[in-house]
Order: sequence, then structure tokens, then C-alpha cells
Amino acid sequence: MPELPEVETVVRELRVPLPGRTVARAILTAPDLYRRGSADISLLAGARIDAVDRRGKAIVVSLHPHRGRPNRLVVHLGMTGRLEWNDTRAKRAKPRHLHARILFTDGSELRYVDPRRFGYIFVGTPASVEESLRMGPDPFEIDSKMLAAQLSKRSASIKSLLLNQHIVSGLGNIYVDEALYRVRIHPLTPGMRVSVRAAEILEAARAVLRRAIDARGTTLRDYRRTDGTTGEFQVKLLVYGRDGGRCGRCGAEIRKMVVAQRGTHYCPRCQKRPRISASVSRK
DNA sequence: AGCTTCGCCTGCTTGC
DNA sequence: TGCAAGCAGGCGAAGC
Repeated sequence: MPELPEVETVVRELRVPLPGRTVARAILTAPDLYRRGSADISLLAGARIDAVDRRGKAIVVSLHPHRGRPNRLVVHLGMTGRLEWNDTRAKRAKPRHLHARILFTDGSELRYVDPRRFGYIFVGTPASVEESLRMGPDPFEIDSKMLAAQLSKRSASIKSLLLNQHIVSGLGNIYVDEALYRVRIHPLTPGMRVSVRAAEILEAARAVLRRAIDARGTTLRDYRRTDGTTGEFQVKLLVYGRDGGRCGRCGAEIRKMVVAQRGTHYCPRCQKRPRISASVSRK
């Protein structure tokens, strides 16, 4: 489940070899992975890559303007997607679930592999990409006052609000659980109840994201770096996937429940369930 | 409009 | 052992 740290890792890795390379041929064999309105990936042939960037959890490849063709490629890894970089000319075995290939003029290749096919690919102009990537700022871009303003008018659980990419982008299930554990807030707490703690929440999210980026991401099962190796942050998770284990702070048993349709991990002693109060339900 | 639920998709795990 | 059900979840669409 690639979230901000995993996508940032892939982007940093691709930033080394991709800029300056020219696309010879681009093929997508699973057309259902196109996001609606995408141009055909084959139109990228002949274009040279200028830059690789991240928007929330999406990877944005910018190509040099080329005969009026679309010059942006967006790849979203969904849950199980990965990009594999190979710059040797050696014969490569075709992995299962290979859906897209971008071959460069020097024989190198970028491959998109995605068993569960929740990811997507979008090819378009800068304007159409902007349109397709409508999302809020990521945790390093957003200001705590902006976050507080968003939370203060929402009654939904803080967990679902932090997962909502229109409010803040880049956070997914793992890092939301980790951040809420750090600030000792129960995942079911309504946003409006914790808007005064927005700065704290934001700082916790940034801290865990920074550490995860330093560790090159979290590999639970599918996530891989562009060279096929795993991230290292999974061993540093404090609550995610640790249900049944002990809280490192208080020793209570870490629990798992479903919030916002997601498996949600928390310490029942450190993260007190909010008490029902009339002020939340009343207008 | 905000909030919740559903469905997409595959592979591993669990239960009978 | 074999098969089916359950589960994982990012995110857009549908439903309330």
C-alpha cells in the first residue's frame, strides 16, 4: 500500500536515471488501467523526460513538449502497484501482472507491475493532469491553520478525514494509524473535537512520514523499490499490524477495529475513545 | 453538501 | 486435501 513515503522513495529513485532519457516505445496492455480521459501512452514515443515529481500518492513524469503531444504521465500505484527500473540490456523475464512498459532509446526500460490492479495510469497535458489530480496539499505543504479549519467543520472520524485525499493528500491507512497513536487520539474522534490539536496531529504525521522516507518506505507484502528491494520501515511501526501485541508506552494490548472501512490499529489505553456529547450531534 | 457504503481486483489465509 | 469464504485497501461512485 504505497503511501507518501513509498511514492517519495520511488520518485527519488527514478529522478536519477529518467531525466534526459528519450522514450522509444510505450505500451499499456491493460487499457482498463487508464484513468478516464487519458490519452494513449504510445503518444509518449519520441519524447524526452524532463522531471519526475510526486503529488500526494501519485507519480508525475514530465516530458519535454513534443510536437503538441500530451507530455505528462501520471502513475498511481494503488495498493499493489510497483515500478521497476532496468537499465541493462540483458533479457528480462516477464513478471506476472506486467501491465505497462516504457522502453527508452538506449535499451533501458521502466515497467509497471500491479497484481491487484487498483492503480492507474494517466497520460495528458499539464492542464488535464491538474484536473485529474485534484487533491489537497500533502502534510508537508499544508499549514496547521488550514488543517484546523478543515477539521473544525467536520463530524466524521479523524481517521476518515485524514484518509481523505481532498483534505490532505499522501496519508494512507498505515501512517494515519501511526500518527494518531503518537498523539494519543482515538481514531473515531470526530474531526471537530480535535481541530484545536491540528498542529500536533500535523507534526506527528510529518515526523512519522520523515522517518518512513528515511527508511525507504514500509513493505508489508507488495511494495518494492524500483530495484526490487523492500523498504525498512515495517520494523518500526508502533501500532499498525501489531494488534495482539503490547503498547510500547503503557503495556496495554493493541487492538484492531474497523473505522472508515479500514483495519484500524490503536492502543485502547493511550487513545481514549471519545465520550458521546450532545454538542457533536446537535446542530 | 457531507458522510457512509459498495465495488473494483488478486492472492494469501482461514475454516469446514 | 480441496474448495469457498474472508480479508487486505486506495479511491471513485453510488446511496442516504
